Amino acid sequence: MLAAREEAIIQAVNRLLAEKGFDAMTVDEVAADVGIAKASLYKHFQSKEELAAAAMVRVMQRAEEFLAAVDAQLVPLDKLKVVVRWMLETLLAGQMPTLPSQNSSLRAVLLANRDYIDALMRISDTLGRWIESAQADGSVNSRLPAVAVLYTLYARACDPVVEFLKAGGQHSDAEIVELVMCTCFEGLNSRG
Amino acid sequence: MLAAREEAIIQAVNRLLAEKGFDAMTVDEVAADVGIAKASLYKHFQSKEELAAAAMVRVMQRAEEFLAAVDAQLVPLDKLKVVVRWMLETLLAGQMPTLPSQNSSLRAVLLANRDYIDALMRISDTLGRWIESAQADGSVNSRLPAVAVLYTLYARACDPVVEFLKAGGQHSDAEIVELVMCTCFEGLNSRG
DNA sequence: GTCTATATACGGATAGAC
DNA sequence: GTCTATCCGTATATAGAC
Repeated sequence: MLAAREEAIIQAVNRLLAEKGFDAMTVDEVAADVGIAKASLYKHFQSKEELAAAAMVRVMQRAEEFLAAVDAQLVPLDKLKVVVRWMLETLLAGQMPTLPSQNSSLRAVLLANRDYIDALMRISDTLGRWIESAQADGSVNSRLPAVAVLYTLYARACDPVVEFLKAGGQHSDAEIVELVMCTCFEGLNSRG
Repeated sequence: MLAAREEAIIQAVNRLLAEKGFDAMTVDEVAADVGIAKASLYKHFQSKEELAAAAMVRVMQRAEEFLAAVDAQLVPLDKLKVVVRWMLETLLAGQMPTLPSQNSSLRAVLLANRDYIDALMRISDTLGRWIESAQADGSVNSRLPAVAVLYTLYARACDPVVEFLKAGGQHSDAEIVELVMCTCFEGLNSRG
């Protein structure tokens, strides 16, 4: 079954991207992980970049599903918090693929991928509406440009603080999530 | 002059690390940037990893100099803010070297580098004292473990929000610094 | 210490049989 | 579509002359 095989490939790529990132991930590893020959991989995907792009599209799909399932009754701020918590938990579970931050061959492929770009824009639209609503109702600082808030939320998906705290071994995963949630929304300063 | 030559090498490495990161930086580029043959580089440094380590040691030295020059009259919170502002400005200036977040050959070399580790520990000690003082005087949230605060500050040195906002082109460097300072210390939530 | 030239390894991608 | 075997570019590192 072709679809099942490609699903297995994408899962392997997702896991390896989360574990070591795009540069360190090799196509040989992916093939070994799936249990097929490297040449067979190239019958399904044209390049390493498209392999990674497929995994990113899948993540975007999951993100959209998650957004759609967020309780509509929540106030906007709580919707945003639910999303960030999900990103942190995914990161802690070793299932959040990480891309090279700087420009690379992968960037060009992703920007050319309609599915990826469309999903990213729909997600950004949804989050953007929630952010503006939260600013309108006074729960999110309205002196921050909405786009700055959006990027700050997105950045939690690759926050190095998570792995540092996890490496320290002093905190459970749940505690790490709450600590990062706190620094993100409450900030480092004391309140009141 | 040997020292001057090595200084030029370290500066080139620092610039390239900041621009494209460790993986994408090639030794050929470093040699070309310095204007010497690649083989000559290897007379000064044993490997690409040691090349990067030397640049990181240099950055740590600069950080220590900066810490030592911070106005002792400032309250602890303001000392921390001055440091974060310096990190963000260095990042925006394209002079903050970025390392691979995951484990790599570079990590082993850095951990084995006494100068690097010692400087990192001295810096962490100083910042740790400021953090605890700031928590004691009520200016930093004392429900956060000091180490979580420390990591959150360190993470500003590679915050992707900075490059996203810069790529957006809607904000000056000074505005970007203030926006990230705000999200870091004030958080996304409204105050009061 | 600097150079040119080269050794060596690795990894992305392909050829061609089945 | 899957395999084995191979190509080939790139990048780290080194040899050896000067």
